[in-house]
Amino acid sequence: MTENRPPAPTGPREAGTREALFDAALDLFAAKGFDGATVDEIARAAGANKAMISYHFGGKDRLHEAILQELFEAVSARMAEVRDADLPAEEKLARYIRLFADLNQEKPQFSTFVLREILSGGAHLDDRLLPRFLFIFECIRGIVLQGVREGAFRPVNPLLTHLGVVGAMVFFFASTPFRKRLADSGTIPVAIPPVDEFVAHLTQATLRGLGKETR
Amino acid sequence: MTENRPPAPTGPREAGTREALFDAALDLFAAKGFDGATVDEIARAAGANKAMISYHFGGKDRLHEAILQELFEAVSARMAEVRDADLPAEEKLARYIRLFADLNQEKPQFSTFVLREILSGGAHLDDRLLPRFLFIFECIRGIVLQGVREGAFRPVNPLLTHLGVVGAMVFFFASTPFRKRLADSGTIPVAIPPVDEFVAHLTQATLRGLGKETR
DNA sequence: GTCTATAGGCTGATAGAC
DNA sequence: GTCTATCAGCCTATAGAC
Repeated sequence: MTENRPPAPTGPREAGTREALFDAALDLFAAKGFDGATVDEIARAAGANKAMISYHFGGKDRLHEAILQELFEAVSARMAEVRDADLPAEEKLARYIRLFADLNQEKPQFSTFVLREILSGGAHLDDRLLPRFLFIFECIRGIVLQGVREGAFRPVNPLLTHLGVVGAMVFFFASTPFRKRLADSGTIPVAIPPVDEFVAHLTQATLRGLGKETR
Repeated sequence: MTENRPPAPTGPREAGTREALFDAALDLFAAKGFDGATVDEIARAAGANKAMISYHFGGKDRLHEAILQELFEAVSARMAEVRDADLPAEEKLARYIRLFADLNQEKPQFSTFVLREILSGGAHLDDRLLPRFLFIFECIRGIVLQGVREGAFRPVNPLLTHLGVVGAMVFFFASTPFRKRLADSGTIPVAIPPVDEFVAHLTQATLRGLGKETR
């Protein structure tokens, strides 16, 4: 995640700009999408000059790419850790759900940003990044297959399980701002459930659905 | 859904244009988002002139609004029907999931279009349309509460159940084009599961998760 | 590394002829 | 109802001064 940096930091040293642009872009791309967020806006939010986007990243497209890449880079290692741990499948699945929630709390734009890319059919997506998406699926797949092998789970289709679990989580996190708006302006009081409650619910529902009780 | 029409069809009669623009816009807004789809593109895809968008709808924004409104109008009645049927809660929930899948097969852009609006926090959304979103939640809520009352379901939080079930479905349908790309260009063969298989899986997983076996 | 100034393309809207 | 022509505004990118 550092190999994309400009030539070399020789000059006066004002390190923050690149990171500020990165963070502002992550926010705005998530909130408005690639086309909805303008470079003007991103630069302003970062407190930087818009010419700095071309200088540091090589343009709007490349900035978007860099974000996607770094997001996945930070995620993959932690997912593999859960998948490869020496634990029963049920515990792994619970940890996987917990990890996914943690990632979203650390970077609240995570699900939204990635989901937008999915909705666009990967339009802004380099082929080189496709394996990253597959990797997320591979993790759950490994866990489910282990559970089936151990007799802890029914012989379910790992892909369907993956789509159900990840879909539920991605939707939960990506819809939070919208549900806040609904809650605020609504006559019907829609509570905003705490993340932990949702994690507990989904974990329990999933494990029960796979054929084993939690308590 | 007809009250938004221009003055009156007095002239030469060439009915199709409005519908063609509507359909093309639904496609393109779903695929590229509000900002990503241009009026030029929409008009071209509809085989119409771009000035017709202003004429028939009053501009790009209003066209987008009109689509959202008509989409919900078509959906609400059918959802209420399931909710109000004289059936056990389990059967209602199964039918609800089935209905949601049917809606997506009739209009494959449905989930994607609505999800994009959710991701944007309802930015292009009139307050008048907010109740439509709440209505979808109310349907599942009613069904879950009935099931709990009847003792068929564990005393779960209806909102969490709603988020899990609807999230899984929306993600499944909205991610289909992306998964097709993954499947095509992937070294790892990711199958594209048939809709019916997913519906069966989610129904079973949900009902089991709620505390009752399916068969 | 940062900024200003500007180029050049594209966007959505509309006046007005048919 | 439809189309052509046209406009003003906004978009991204970059050359060049500091």
